[in-house]
Amino acid sequence: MPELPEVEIVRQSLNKKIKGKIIQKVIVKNRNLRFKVPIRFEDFLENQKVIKVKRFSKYLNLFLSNNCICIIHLGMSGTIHLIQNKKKNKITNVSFYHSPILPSKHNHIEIFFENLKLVYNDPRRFGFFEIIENLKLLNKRFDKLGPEPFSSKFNSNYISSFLKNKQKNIKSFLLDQNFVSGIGNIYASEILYLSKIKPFKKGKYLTKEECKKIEINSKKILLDAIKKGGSSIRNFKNIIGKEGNFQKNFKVYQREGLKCKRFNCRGIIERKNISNRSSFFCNFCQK
DNA sequence: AAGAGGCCCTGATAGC
DNA sequence: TGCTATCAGGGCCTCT
Repeated sequence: MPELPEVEIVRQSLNKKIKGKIIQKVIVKNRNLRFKVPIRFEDFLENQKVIKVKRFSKYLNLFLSNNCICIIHLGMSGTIHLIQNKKKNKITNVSFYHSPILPSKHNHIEIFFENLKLVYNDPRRFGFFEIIENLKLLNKRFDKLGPEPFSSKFNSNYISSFLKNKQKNIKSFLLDQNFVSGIGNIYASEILYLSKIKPFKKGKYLTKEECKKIEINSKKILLDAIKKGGSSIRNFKNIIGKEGNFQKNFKVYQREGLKCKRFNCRGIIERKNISNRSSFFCNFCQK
């Protein structure tokens, strides 16, 4: 499902809804995710207060009152649903909760708050939950990841020195979380389009100016996507069921065969596989 | 070390 | 209708 902007939308609404609340009960219905849901996962969460919901890259971090951090990664198809309990003071019975949008076949985890239930659903099981026992270990957990696009560390000097002498194409680098973390397959194509760079151009051939464009446009596109509520393809909704709008701003993604949107460009959008992922680009204005 | 490719899963859709 | 093939917002692992 999500790249950084969609995860940020989920974070914002989660933080609004569950910050300060006590986790009353946790039910793991299916431990099989990308990694097995940890043993005693429930014990780490139950009776703890959610201090804050943060995010690094595509990882949600639930900070708990016992100093543990619960990491949630949504993989390709993970979704989080919040279901309000309409009736008050009756929260013991699971079946009491109901929502028409709630899938059930692939529900993996349920977390109960007072009058509120959080459900994690994930058909493809590429997502995962992790428990980190303190802040120091959390930093260690992420220390191999590259900077987020918003970080001042992600600047044109960093980009050009990283790409120096590299044979691999730029599209793959944008997806390489050790280079920059948070960009995924949609926004990589959009960033390269905006920067007028062909996705299969080798890292070592990018000019300093092109590196600068990647710096600027990565920040720009991701911020813009967050402002518009993320991209809603294949039914992405935020946790209260509202769709994002950024998919209307796609310039190349899923636009194979259509005309380039750039003013006066006569190019056609093409799709090519790069490292087994679809890449969309204008065959005329991206060099 | 860097890069290519496979793999983990289920579901939706297209084509025959 | 029922099959098969292809594709999907990710990331980890292995091999060369």
